[in-house]
Amino acid sequence: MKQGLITDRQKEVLRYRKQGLTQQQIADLIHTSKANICTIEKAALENIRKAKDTLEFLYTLDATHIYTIRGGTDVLDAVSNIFAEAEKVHIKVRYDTISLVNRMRESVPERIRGRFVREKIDVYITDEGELYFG
Amino acid sequence: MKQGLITDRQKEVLRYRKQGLTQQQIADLIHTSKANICTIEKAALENIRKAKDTLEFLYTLDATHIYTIRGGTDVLDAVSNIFAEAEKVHIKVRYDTISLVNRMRESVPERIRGRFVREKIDVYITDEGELYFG
DNA sequence: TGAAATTTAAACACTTTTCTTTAACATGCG
DNA sequence: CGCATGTTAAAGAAAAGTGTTTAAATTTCA
Repeated sequence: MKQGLITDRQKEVLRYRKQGLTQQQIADLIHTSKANICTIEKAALENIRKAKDTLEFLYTLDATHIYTIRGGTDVLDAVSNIFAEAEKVHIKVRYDTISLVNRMRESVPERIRGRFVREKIDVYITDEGELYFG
Repeated sequence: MKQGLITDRQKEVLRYRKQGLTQQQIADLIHTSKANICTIEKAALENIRKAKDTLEFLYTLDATHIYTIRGGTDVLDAVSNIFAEAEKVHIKVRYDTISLVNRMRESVPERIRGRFVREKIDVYITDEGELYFG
């Protein structure tokens, strides 16, 4: 109850991995199969991803405005629209076009292919001009 | 699977809460009891705590040295010992006594009472002189 | 003090996660 | 090729988490 997401077993594996041991070596050390080590390691990484995702969500709570980019939109158009949307409510976005495109690509890479948005993206806009994608 | 820790129900409650609604008001809105809203809200906050805890753990993975403070130790002695331990391995801790005490109190408040450490604290020391408590 | 707001506890059904085994598949390397 | 490394899939048992209700306790504050 008082712990984080990573189980003791997962911590054990991550520590050994950090030391450079192979999955087989760890399997021998803690008396189980290498397939099991693989599973545990992947579960650990998934938990870390979830933790990051969760804290990202906190930021979206601060958003006072939400704008949705439709699938199929050209990335540069999407960015223009975000600027326009923010301007409507007198918010100055803290990014220029280039860095905004970069942030989007980094934040939701699976939803952008080439120049186009594949799937809808919700843009959370805070009064401070900060942006989060979800 | 692709989501974070916070469930849709929990997000719903957190958003309404952020808007300033009472638990009773939310209960009426989504047709359930106020006790249930309380439970869901607390679960959400617990999940956020876990997420933070999880990412904190990542830092401990970078630690090359671990020093354990025993329960019953005077806080100032504990800090002296940490400095001494770091010095042994030629690491310069990035905090002075005062700020180190503050960090400890903030990081593991439940394990410090007044001037004394109630329960053992593991101190993770990185080569960069950064410290984490767990 | 009294009413509203919040918290806690216990119990239940349900879903998800975790760890595990076994067996097969993929990849890179000497 | 044979070998080491890592990944994937399926299946099962145990553990943990979620949303819910009902009822009681506690806190807050006008």
